[in-house]
Amino acid sequence: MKEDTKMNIMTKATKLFAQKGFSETSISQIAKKANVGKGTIYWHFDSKEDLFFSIIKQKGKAFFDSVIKLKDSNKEPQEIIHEYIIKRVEFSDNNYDVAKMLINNNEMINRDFKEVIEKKHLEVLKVIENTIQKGIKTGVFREGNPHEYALMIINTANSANIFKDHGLKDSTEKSKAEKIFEFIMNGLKGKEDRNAEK
Amino acid sequence: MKEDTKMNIMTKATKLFAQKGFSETSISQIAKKANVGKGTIYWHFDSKEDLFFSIIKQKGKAFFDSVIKLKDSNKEPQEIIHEYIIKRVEFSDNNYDVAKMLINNNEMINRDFKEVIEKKHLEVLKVIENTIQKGIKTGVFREGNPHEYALMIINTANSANIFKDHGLKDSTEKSKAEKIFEFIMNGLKGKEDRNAEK
Amino acid sequence: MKEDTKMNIMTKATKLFAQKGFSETSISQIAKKANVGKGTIYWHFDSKEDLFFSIIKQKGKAFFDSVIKLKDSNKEPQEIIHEYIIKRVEFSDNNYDVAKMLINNNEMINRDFKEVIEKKHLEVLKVIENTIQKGIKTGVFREGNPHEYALMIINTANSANIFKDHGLKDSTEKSKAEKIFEFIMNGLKGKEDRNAEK
Amino acid sequence: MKEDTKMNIMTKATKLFAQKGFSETSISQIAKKANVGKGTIYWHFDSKEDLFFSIIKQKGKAFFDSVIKLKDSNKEPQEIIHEYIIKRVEFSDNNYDVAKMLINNNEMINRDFKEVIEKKHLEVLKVIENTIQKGIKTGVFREGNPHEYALMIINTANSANIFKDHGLKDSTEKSKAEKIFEFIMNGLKGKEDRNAEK
DNA sequence: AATGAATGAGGGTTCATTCAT
DNA sequence: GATGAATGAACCCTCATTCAT
Repeated sequence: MKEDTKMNIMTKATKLFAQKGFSETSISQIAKKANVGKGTIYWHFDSKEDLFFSIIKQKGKAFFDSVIKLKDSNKEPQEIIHEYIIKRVEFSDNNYDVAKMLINNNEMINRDFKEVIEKKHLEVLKVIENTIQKGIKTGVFREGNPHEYALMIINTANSANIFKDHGLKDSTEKSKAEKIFEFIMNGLKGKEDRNAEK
Repeated sequence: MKEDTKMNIMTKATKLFAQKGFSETSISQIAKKANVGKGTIYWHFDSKEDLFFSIIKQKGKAFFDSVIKLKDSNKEPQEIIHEYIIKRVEFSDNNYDVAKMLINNNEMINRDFKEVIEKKHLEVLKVIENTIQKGIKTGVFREGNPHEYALMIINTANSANIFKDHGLKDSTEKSKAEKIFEFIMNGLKGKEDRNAEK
Repeated sequence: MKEDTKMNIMTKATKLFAQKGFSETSISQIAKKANVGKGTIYWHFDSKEDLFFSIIKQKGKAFFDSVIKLKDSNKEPQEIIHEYIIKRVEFSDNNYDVAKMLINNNEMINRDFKEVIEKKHLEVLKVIENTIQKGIKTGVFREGNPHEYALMIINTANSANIFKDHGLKDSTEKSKAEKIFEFIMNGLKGKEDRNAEK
Repeated sequence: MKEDTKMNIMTKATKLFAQKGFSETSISQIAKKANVGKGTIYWHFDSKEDLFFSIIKQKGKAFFDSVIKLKDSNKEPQEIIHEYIIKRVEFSDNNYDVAKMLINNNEMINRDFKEVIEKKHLEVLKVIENTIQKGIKTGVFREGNPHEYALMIINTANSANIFKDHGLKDSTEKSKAEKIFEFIMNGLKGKEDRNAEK
């Protein structure tokens, strides 16, 4: 089957790109790992960049779409943020390097591709932003600029990648996502201090 | 003057490494940007890697040391966290890509160098951790695992890099650091909700 | 045909290495002479060293093996020395520089390769040495240390390379090999003197 | 003293050229070994080649001149050949690589220099040739072509270089030169055989 | 569809040479 | 006389890409 070969190449390429980055991964290495000739890769993909982008598109689309779909749910704002965190952490767990690529705006990414990604990013941002706006209105979220909050949440959630490296083990009580969510919700400040604030 | 040439190379190299990453930046490009011959770079640095590491070491040391020095201050926990955020944001503002390099464990980084960086990271982590422990004791910080909190704060602060890209403009009222600090302290949850919690 | 390209490269490289030595011959020159791209050389050989060694191995093996095979012949000692000289002269005639490389211990030759060559050299030495020992026993060769004689014969024969440069033209009567053989056998001393010796 | 610096450079350069050859020895290495700046070498010598040739000229001249002087001696032919061998062996012992350079016609040697060397070579050849001619006339040397004999003797003596590598240790009785001389004089053939010849 | 030999632009690096000091 | 920072041509080698099979 045609798709088999293509998928095989993508799978193996993903592993290599994740391990060593785009530049340090060669077509030869991918070909060897995938047990195909170098020419075969060029039959399925226009270029090394095309292969790389195909992977990001494939893996990224699932994540982005699942997040964007949240806007159509009837869930409470807090629940939506919660689910976003879960999805974001899962994405980093399963596609560490793809996630990394999507966050950093590497120069090697060509313009056309960048636009596509940027659009998706903005859609996600909008979902979070709207959610926060709704939450502020209903009083479940603190007053403030929804756009700024959205960016901060996304950025905090983006740190899931690095989070992982620093070995925050999941205790039995709460998962990594749970901890991030709670931190985003409540911050560090103690109750004493909060009471004083009032 | 000798130092002038070396510094010039480092400055221009930093800009290029920041724009395109290590692999995608060539010695020729750096030489051209710095207006020196390719050989001149090799007079001042042993290799491309050496140049790269020299930059990270130079810029990174100042940041790390200034943060580690915080442990000797008599300031209140909240104030220390506050200063850390300020320093971290400044670091990202002034050395965007150096900061990025220090966060990501790129494969190409050699072992010896990695160890040095890791040690610095752990020192910083310890400073934050101890600060939080003290804060929890005095009730200014929420109960919880200081180590986990420290990691989350650092990771959140690490996101300052990405933060910047997404154009969170500094309004007149509060600087970027201020906003991150407040977010870390208070989280997103509204007061209504907090009262309910009690 | 694959072998054609590889052989072509080796042939042209041999000519260049012979003319200018290893260091002074560049891959670009070889590629140009062989009418192939630089990359093609690296498809067929791991490195410039590998190409160089491949040539020596290929050409050297034939010579060494043909000499070592002499030990299994039933020929008289004199005849074996005779044949060795012929083969040695032929080798220098046909592969002047390969022969030169095999004699000189160039510093750049790596250890593993040197060992292989050294072993072959010792095998040849042993063949000559045993032949001389037999000849001394039967009285056809002068008394003396067979090992030392063998070394001297080989070294004298090695001079076939330089011999050639100095233009000792082959007269009608005797070939170059014949003259070397006779010189090795009889030396320079006149008969008068020899009689006196007795 | 000026000469001191120049001589120091030449001495250290000789050692390095001998160890690693012309191409593999760099001006930097020589400068370091001689404890002078790279510029200093270029003050005393026009180029790397010039330094190399200066060394060969200096060391080679002494050898060539001492050999050529033999023609003015009143010694017997045998004695002259004997002294030539001694001088040749000494030259290889003391200036292994200089001797090697003088034998091989490396392409890197420029035309002008080659001519000078070639002339010296021919002068030496003439000395040996004339000596042999005289010896043949007086019957101490075998009949034959003096020119060819001269070349063979020189080439055999040239092998002193390689001779050395193969570790022909000097026994108490005879020095390396003595053995080469005897071999040149008498050859390998046994007395039995010689008697038969008569 | 698939292959892999061939290509050449470009990469990092070395080093003989120059020149201001 | 002496220095060493600076230079750039040339080196070895890699690798994305092509194309005949």
